[in-house]
Amino acid sequence: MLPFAPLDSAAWSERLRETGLKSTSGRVAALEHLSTHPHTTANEIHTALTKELPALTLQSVHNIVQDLTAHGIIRRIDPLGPGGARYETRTDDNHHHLQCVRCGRIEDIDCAVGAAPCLTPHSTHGMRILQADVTFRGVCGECDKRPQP
Amino acid sequence: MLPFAPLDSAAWSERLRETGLKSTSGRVAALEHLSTHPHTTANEIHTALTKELPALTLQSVHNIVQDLTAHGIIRRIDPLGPGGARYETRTDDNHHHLQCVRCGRIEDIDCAVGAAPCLTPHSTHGMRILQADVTFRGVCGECDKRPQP
DNA sequence: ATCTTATTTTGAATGAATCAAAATTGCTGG
DNA sequence: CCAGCAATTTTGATTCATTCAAAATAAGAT
Ligand SMILES: [Mn+2]
Ligand SMILES: [Mn+2]
Ligand SMILES: [Zn+2]
Ligand SMILES: [Zn+2]
Repeated sequence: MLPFAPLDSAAWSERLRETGLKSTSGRVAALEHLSTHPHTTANEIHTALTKELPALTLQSVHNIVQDLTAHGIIRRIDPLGPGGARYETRTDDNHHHLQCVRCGRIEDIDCAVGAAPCLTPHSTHGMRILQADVTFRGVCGECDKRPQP
Repeated sequence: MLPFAPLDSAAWSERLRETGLKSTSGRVAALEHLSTHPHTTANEIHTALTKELPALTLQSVHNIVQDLTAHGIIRRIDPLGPGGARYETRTDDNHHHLQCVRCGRIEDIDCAVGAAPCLTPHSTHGMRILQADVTFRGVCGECDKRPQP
């Protein structure tokens, strides 16, 4: 089985139930969308799902991503800039992100270590270190061609 | 001269003028407060400065930190959790942060390299890398003693 | 099929940040 | 020192993502 291969709706349903959550159309659709469109906002999920689930509320999408994040099924990231939090199904591999400072585009960066914490600070200030969040910032090819505003 | 020694108000005034900004009481007071109280929010700055500058508006503090950030005199960080953005006068040394996941406390972590980017990603996705933001997460001594909620 | 409880919906509120126009202040050059 | 301009602050309002709470609904167990 390929790592991070998108699951079908039946597999997501099962995943929800074994986590102790009910399998609902909104949750399954959100998970399917997230697994094929990583780094999506609650708003974007809602817009995308409106076609197949016209009754699904933005508020519900917020509930869904919050619940799924709390149960470790998805992961929340908080990029700089506008648009709010983003979510992804790729969890537990401690991967990092690379964000374009011009257009905000986000790419995945594999972690050389693969488990948290993949870096250790010089001094810990008496804290027990759990993980190291790394976000690379740069300028993507597209934006580098384009003249600066 | 010690690194990051807090400047007095005259020195901050000069710093503002050589950057091409006007020296105002609000800006100088904000800089003095930030240099002695790093990682402070706009709200916290406003509350602290209300004693000596009762006329200073929260809106003005927002303008101030935005202008100073844009001119590189202070640096903005966006920690997870509630409270909004935080600011600090310690710029240009590429230092990192360590945040307690329970209480939100933030500590500075010196960068072994000292200049950006201090890490290089495995693959760059065609992006020109400018910097690597590293935030360590952990549990501080205080919170580790306390029983979990 | 019914019941229980989790989930979604509905409706409202929060908090941080930003926008725009008017009032004020810092600075410059006379 | 003073006038005048432009930068800054104030005033007042608005945006946006997110959260809260109560009522309605739907999933899954018996
Ligand atoms: Mn990712
Ligand atoms: Mn710092
Ligand atoms: Zn870009
Ligand atoms: Zn703590």
